[in-house]
Amino acid sequence: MAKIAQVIVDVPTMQTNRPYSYLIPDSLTDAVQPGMRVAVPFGQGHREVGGMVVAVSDTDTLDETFSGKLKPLGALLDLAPVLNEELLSLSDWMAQHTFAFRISTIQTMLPAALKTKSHKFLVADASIDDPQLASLFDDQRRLDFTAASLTDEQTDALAKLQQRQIIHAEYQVADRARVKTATWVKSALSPAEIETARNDVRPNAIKQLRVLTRLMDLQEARPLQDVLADERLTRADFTAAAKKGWAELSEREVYRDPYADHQIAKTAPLALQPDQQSAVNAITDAIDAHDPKTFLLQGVTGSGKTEVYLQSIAAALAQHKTALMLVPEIALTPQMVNRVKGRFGHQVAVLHSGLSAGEKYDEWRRIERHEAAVVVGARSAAFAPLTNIGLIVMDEEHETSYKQEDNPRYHARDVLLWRAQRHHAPVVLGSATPSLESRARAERHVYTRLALPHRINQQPLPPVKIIDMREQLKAHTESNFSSPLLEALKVRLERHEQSVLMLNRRGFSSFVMCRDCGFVLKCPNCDISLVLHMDSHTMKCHYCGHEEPIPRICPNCHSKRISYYGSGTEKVAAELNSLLPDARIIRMDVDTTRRKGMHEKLLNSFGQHKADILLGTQMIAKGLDYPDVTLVGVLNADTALGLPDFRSSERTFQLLTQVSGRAGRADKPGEVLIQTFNPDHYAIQLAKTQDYERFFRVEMGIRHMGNYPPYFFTALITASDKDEGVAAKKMFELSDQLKQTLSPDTIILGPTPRPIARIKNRYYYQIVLKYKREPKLQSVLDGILDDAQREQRNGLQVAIDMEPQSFI
DNA sequence: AGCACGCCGACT
DNA sequence: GTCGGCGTGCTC
Repeated sequence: MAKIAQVIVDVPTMQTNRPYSYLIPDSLTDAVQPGMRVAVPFGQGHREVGGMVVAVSDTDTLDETFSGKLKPLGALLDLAPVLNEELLSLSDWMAQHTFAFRISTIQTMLPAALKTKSHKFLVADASIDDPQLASLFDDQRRLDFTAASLTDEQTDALAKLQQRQIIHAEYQVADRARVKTATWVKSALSPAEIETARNDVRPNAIKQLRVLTRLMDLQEARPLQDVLADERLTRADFTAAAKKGWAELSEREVYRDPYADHQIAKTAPLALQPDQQSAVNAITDAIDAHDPKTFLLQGVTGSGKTEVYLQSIAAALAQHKTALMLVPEIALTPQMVNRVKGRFGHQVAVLHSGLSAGEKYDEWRRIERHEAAVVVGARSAAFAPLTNIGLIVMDEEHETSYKQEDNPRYHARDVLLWRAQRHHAPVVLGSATPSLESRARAERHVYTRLALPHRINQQPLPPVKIIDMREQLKAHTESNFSSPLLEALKVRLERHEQSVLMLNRRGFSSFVMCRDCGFVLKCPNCDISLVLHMDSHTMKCHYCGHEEPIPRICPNCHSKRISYYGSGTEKVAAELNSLLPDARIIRMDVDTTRRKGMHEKLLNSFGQHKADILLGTQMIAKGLDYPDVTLVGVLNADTALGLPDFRSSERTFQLLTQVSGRAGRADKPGEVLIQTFNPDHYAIQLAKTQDYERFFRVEMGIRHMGNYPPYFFTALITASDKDEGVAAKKMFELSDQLKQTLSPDTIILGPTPRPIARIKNRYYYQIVLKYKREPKLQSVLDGILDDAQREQRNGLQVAIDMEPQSFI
């Protein structure tokens, strides 16, 4: 009986979002397993696409309604499964809960190098008359149709050639996975034979003699690179030796190690404080008991959360289990990585976006082959192919970057909780400022709360001063620096201490405004202000990439008094330079850290006290501990407060608390200055006293009044179209439909145009659902997406985001 | 997505 | 009469 493979094809649409059955050819009967990538014929013509085998059965039991003739599988792209059974079923669960296509969830689990690309080639069977067209084909008479950018005329002419059967189409499915190899060399001669060979070569053949001498030590194979490093020999000498039969050269697989040139000092476990010890004990007990419970480790900055993670991970390893630790991308600094690698050495694999596709692929393979038992990584590391997981850690669990912004819109925390159940492993969610959702669950004993209320060095938290910028504005010009902050900076300069300044935005200025008529330069495609970029001397749209020159004259009233409003790091750095000409400043933002390794380089030079002031955006708020930093300044605490988002207070509180923890960690006392236009706002007042618990109570009250999370679940439905009316009309239809089908307790907000209503010439409308219990929601929303698929041809797009992190 | 089929307008 | 426009439906 022929076997049948169930395949999810790489065609991300609603209609093809299900397994298709394929015959497994006899030659592959034993080879094909679930979790392997394949190439399959799909559709008319000889089109071939990539796919993932999700099941193998003896007969086609899964789809009995299909009466047509099954096609056989094309090529098998893997020799072993790249997704195990756990991850396959996780991909299914994720697809359902995030309303994403199954193939999209599968692809996000795989390293980019394993993502298949299907290429269409045109092959000439006869000679082509038109020399212009003929020149498109290479000497193999092939043309990569997918990669070539052809004009409409060329495409049309090629279609005609295909009709006349002068050319035909072929398809090829491939990935970018390349295994890196290194050449190894081994002597093919015994020492005695080498002696003989030495006597046979001409005495003045110095190179050959050297090679023979070297081969003496190469009875065991060694990397050629190492051999060449300490000799005046070249690769060519050894290739020649191999030709003579003296040496054997072989290619061996190597891993690209992004940390190869880092010296990492081995570190030993630190002594624990009593509260740390009881946290480790509780977690270790859960590991031993295979209890998949969730801990909320709530510890103030400097309370030693990381040490709790590390010793708990050690406990999992001692049970011969593996451990997974997620860290926000911006906190995944070399300091952090070194600390983990220093403790667990080569057993650690690191996954983050700074790695090249090849490096990621290699780290991924080390995990998959059980060569790494500890995985540290950012969001997507939640899918690390670890087996036998004993402990899962999520540091800074409140970070919004754990939720992916585009499809599949998953939250890494949900993925981790799912995997924990599967592995019967505990989860530790750690934060100084937990998300309200998690803290509320701890309140209801869904999570077990572990508190670390004391700083390790028994040091008090640095005093925080709030500076009312409204006062400054009355007295001064539009400076970004209040006199207390400027004064404090001068004092640090005199004392040769360091300061960290945080600015809540990027770019030079948020927008350009005319001081006479109030005209603001906006993007012609999107509804938002253009941002000034001094590096390119242009105005840029951060949404669609539109660029135009900086205006000198107001396009509206022709006034020359058009200038820059708001502050970006570049402008602040310039101002700082003129205020404190002697200060050495390092600017850190998206622009200065774009290049690989720059982040690390800038932080290193600040750590070596090569600068007095570190000026940066949010990215400096995390994980940097420098003993000489005694002043932390926040230039504009309230940029987020003005946003129409119910989480804006929470964000502001978290950010200010985080950044305040950066001051005065060692023997020198620190100080924090926060500049704000809303000095009385509770988020700012409570950040001043670092009173998370109080903030939690106040904020919970506000959430309760507004029927927001954690009291309600939320879902965001968005429709967009080139025509504003079409998008609006669709949303009113949906709103009616939802009112009829959902329970009366569910709150339906909208439809409203999105706060940024137009992006890339498309108009956006949204509906926000707030619900407590809505068993029909899954099927209702599935139905909505299903219906929308038909209209998608005309450009209307409908998207669903469960528990969105932002409503803007 | 991509490909073919099919049903209407403007041409040799 | 046919060529070709793009709306519609299907892909194991």
